[in-house]
Amino acid sequence: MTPLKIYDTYTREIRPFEPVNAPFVGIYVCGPTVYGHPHLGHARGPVVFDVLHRFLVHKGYKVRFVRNVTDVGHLVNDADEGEDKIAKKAKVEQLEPMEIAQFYTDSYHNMLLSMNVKPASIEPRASGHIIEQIEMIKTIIDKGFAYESNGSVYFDVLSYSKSHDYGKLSGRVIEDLIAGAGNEARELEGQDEKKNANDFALWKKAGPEHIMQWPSPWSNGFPGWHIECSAMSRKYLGDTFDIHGGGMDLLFPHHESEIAQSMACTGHQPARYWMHHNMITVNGQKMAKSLNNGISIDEFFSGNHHLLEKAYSPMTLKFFILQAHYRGTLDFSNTALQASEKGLNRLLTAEDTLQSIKTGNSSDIHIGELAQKLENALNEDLNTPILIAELFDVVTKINQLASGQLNISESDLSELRKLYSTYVFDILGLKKESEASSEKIQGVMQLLIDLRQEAKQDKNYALSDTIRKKLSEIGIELKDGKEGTSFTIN
RNA sequence: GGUCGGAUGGCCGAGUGGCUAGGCACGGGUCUGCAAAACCCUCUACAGCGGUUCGAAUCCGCUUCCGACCUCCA
Repeated sequence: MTPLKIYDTYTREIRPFEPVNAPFVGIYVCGPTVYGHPHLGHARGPVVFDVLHRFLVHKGYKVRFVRNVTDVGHLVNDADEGEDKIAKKAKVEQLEPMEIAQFYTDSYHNMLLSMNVKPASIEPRASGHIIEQIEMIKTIIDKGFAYESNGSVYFDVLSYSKSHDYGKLSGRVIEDLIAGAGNEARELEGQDEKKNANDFALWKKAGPEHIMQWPSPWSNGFPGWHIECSAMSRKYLGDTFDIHGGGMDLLFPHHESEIAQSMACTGHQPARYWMHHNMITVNGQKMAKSLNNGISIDEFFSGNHHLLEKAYSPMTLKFFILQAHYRGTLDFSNTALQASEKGLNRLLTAEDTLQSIKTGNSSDIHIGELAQKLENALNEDLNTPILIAELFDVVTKINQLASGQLNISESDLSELRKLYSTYVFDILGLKKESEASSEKIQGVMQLLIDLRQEAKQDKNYALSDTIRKKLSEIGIELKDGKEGTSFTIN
């Protein structure tokens, strides 16, 4: 098998993937902050890293895939004085904070489930790892890279940058950060407690209004923005693991800070490869809560949003995401979505066609060559659009086989079926969405189809067309083919 | 203001210094009582201006436009 190559944001180059300890692979992906329903943008990361996950498994690696849930720790810095994001919402809705977290975690899981994303091996919650975070903070203080101030603990960026390269991942220069150009009038809470404006919180002392707080050596409070990922990735994957993933918007300060924390604590780079997927945009702009241009997943699947011409299925969204390379921005539009919908249908129809091909003695299909092409596509930094293009070429071949323009042997056909479903279902993780029709429905439909057939034979087209039309109105499409009539339920 | 990235045919989106993905739409066709679906064929683009080169959409420079990050963010 030819090796996978991936683009590493840290070194800004494409490198062959070499696990620390093959065949084991450790992946950590930053999950959501569960304070709202997931929107379209939230779907991209899970889909991209799911393909990575599945492809590595396909290549024979034993993967431990960790995706966290952030249920504490992210500060709000608008309006009030840095309340915990989740605690703030809880007050508004008069609910327990953990109730909120659970509610939106479930919502997130529903999205993953509907999009056929494999569950993570471990899904740690920040609130369940307060002790690990405190321990890590202690070590960082001991090593002289953090200091306590008025019950809070801050990471000492200046001190750290004397011996380490703070800013390398995100391409930032420490001097520029200190100069803080363009960052005027940004009043973060406790700014005066810091030695330097760029120092970030490892632990924050909580006021009495904070519902989520824990005891620590420094104060009753809560962990800072970035420490959870460092603590949890270390706990489950070790000081240095293979791949750390997330959205590009997390590059700075989140991932930059993670590196600093881990280096300060363990002396090791936390991850060998940093993978960042790009954003989904609407009219060229990032979909973000603050821009108010978000389409929630529920709205997307129900079509209930002014930007949507219709409802789109989870697989349509997945295919739409997969048709673009993960490092490029992906612009939302109805026409693009509808193109994906049809393309996906073509891909899945071919899988059916594949089941009814007649075999011969000769074979025009070179399975080995084909398999290599498909694998090579993903080997090149997970190039799913190329893979999909190759698969469409296979679709054309499948159709030619079905129409007798090409021949295939029994064994090659069996191989082709396996290969096709491996890539479409196992690696891309697509699935057929047509409702699993019960036997009773099947029976009723067959009855209608037979009755309509009789009408057609009697040249009673008015009746046969009425049957077709009425069924269409309730979302059942009849398709008259050579082999008889079939139906689909929308 | 700083840093980084991008401009590809009607739309979405790959990609390589020469052999010019793929999907969708459009157009034509097969099939059909008619449709729909499905299938086949067709459509040749790389922001502008310079430069390097035998040859550039692909490398370099400039210009214009767009975006991301610098603040919670997938």
